[in-house]
Amino acid sequence: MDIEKQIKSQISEAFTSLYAHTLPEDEIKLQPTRREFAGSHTFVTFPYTRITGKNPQDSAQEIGRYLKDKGSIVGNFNVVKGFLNLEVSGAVWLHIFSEIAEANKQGELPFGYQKSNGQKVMVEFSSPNTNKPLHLGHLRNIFLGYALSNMLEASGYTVRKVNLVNDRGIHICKSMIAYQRFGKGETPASAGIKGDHLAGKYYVRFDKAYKQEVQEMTAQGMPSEQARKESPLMLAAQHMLRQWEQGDPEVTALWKTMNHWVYEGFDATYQNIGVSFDKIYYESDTYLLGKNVVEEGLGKGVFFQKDDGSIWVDLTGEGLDQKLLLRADGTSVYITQDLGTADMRYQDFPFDQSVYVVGNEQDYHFEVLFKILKKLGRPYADGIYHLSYGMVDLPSGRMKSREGTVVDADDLVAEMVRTAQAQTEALGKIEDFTATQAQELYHMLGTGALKYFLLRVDPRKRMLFDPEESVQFQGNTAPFIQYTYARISAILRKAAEMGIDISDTQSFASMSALHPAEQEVIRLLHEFPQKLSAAAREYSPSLMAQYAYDLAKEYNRFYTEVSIFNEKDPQALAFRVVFSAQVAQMINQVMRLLGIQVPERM
RNA sequence: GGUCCCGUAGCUCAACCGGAUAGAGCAACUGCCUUCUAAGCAGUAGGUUACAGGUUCGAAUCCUGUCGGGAUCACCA
Repeated sequence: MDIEKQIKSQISEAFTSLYAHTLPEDEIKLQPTRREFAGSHTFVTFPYTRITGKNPQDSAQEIGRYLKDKGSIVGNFNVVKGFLNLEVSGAVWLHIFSEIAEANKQGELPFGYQKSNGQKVMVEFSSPNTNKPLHLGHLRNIFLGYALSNMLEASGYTVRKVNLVNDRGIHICKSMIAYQRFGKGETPASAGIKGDHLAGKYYVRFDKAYKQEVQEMTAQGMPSEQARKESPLMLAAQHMLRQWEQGDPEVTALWKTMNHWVYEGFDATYQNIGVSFDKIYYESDTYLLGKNVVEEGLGKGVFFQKDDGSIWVDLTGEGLDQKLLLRADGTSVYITQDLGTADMRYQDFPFDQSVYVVGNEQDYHFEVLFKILKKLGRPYADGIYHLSYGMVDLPSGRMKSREGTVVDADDLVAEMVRTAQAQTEALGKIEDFTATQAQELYHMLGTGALKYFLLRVDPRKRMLFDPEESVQFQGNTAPFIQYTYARISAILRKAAEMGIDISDTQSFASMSALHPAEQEVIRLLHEFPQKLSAAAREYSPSLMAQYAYDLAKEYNRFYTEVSIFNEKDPQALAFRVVFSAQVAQMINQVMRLLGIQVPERM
């Protein structure tokens, strides 16, 4: 039963009956009633005064009366100015609740999840370079992509999570060169460093040595621009890139070895933060793709060739510029590759939608890419979406890898887990836990807090990462939501001891009164399907995060106001237990969509 | 300079594509632990929604302009 729909249908009826006017249901808008007024749904009458021929208040009165007298949903109503606040009767809320509980019990899918809609969606996220470890910016990317994938899956899509690893190019050669020069055969095992960090170490090493070279050369009178180009180290890196492209055995071997280290490091990080991919693409396999697409476009007259032989696309008609697609020497640029990769993905997994989770500094690039694909008449072009997320700033400003102001992902996670441990130990509630159990909990809380912190902000917006604040476990945070779950778990444990049957979800029909906070929570539960579909449609995990918080907050209100086990009426007692169990289940589901686990005790 | 994004409480973020007295959390202050977990709850204080116009019953939201911040406009990825 969908309350909104029913109310709308009755409002429509009211218009027909009272004003002889046809008002289609889908034109009617309801909004949640503000907390300070009684009611749950509000209908705004201002726009309809012309139809009703009365002022907003009187119209609201009339419609409200009609709904109360003629319908079965609205138990009461009140009018404030032109706002008609509708109070849905307690019996209806109970009925709704039973339906939700039944759905959770019987359905193969949890309440609010959609059956397969037969559509496929590919989500690309993470997409790291193999010359340095993952950092905070990647984490926002990864958590967004992972949560989004879960949400789409719950909405009925078949999802394929992919990761396109940038494993070749000049930046990789830089760490390789530095390793050759200064590495002395070091390995992750011998150095006791994760492979990705080891590669990163040599990337930094290169940059340091390179800067020194440039400085020395400029000191001898060479202009700095020339020095940067002619530095032996830079020349060596460029030379190595050519060797790599020609398949030089020695270079290839080193490249494989170092990349392997890096993958091991990445895998450890992915596992530690609880994310996974269905398929990993490597740029070394795809970087040559796209040239045939360029040929094709040239043949179709969509692209054009300049005198020097380079190939371009003219997007001035679309309000953009001309864009280079292939250099005069026939080599690719970034977008060439992406054109080819787009085709390849589609062949690999014929999707209805494809989402690229990529930072907003690449807005222009994706705008160009999508316009070109459209011009080429690719059938999938309309289904592609760039989930453009904002940068993560630090209190000190933007993260700059060259200035060493990046926040390393592994360090950050470790720090969060440590803080969780300190806080938990200070509270002293889990002294009977084994060391393993405790460690699991710290990890759950630490990573949960971090994920939630990064996910609760609108993805499109630039956000600030304040280490002090991210480490907070009070208020609008994952630990608060996890805590609510743990609280309910305690209730359920006790209820089980008392032999209360949670599976009976039907026998509450005759219950008289619902606590207002209970009603509020049921309303939230009832809204879940809409929230989920909206969040998936708008590619916005932050909506889901907000929902989880609202639910936990509202339940906590109920929790402090109502003492469950003081209830004398066995039916009412059972109801509160079942009610709590449903809330716990919903919290668990929503958090799982966000990629966050939830503890039984904390 | 062109294009795009952003500007909301001291700080971090909301506000359901135009609705009521702009809401949460943090920080500050006040209460509440012998009861199912106080990582909680209730309350006080904090706002000219950058600024100026416009559109209308009604604007943080839409339009115009100004100011401020950011991204991008590479034959880098």
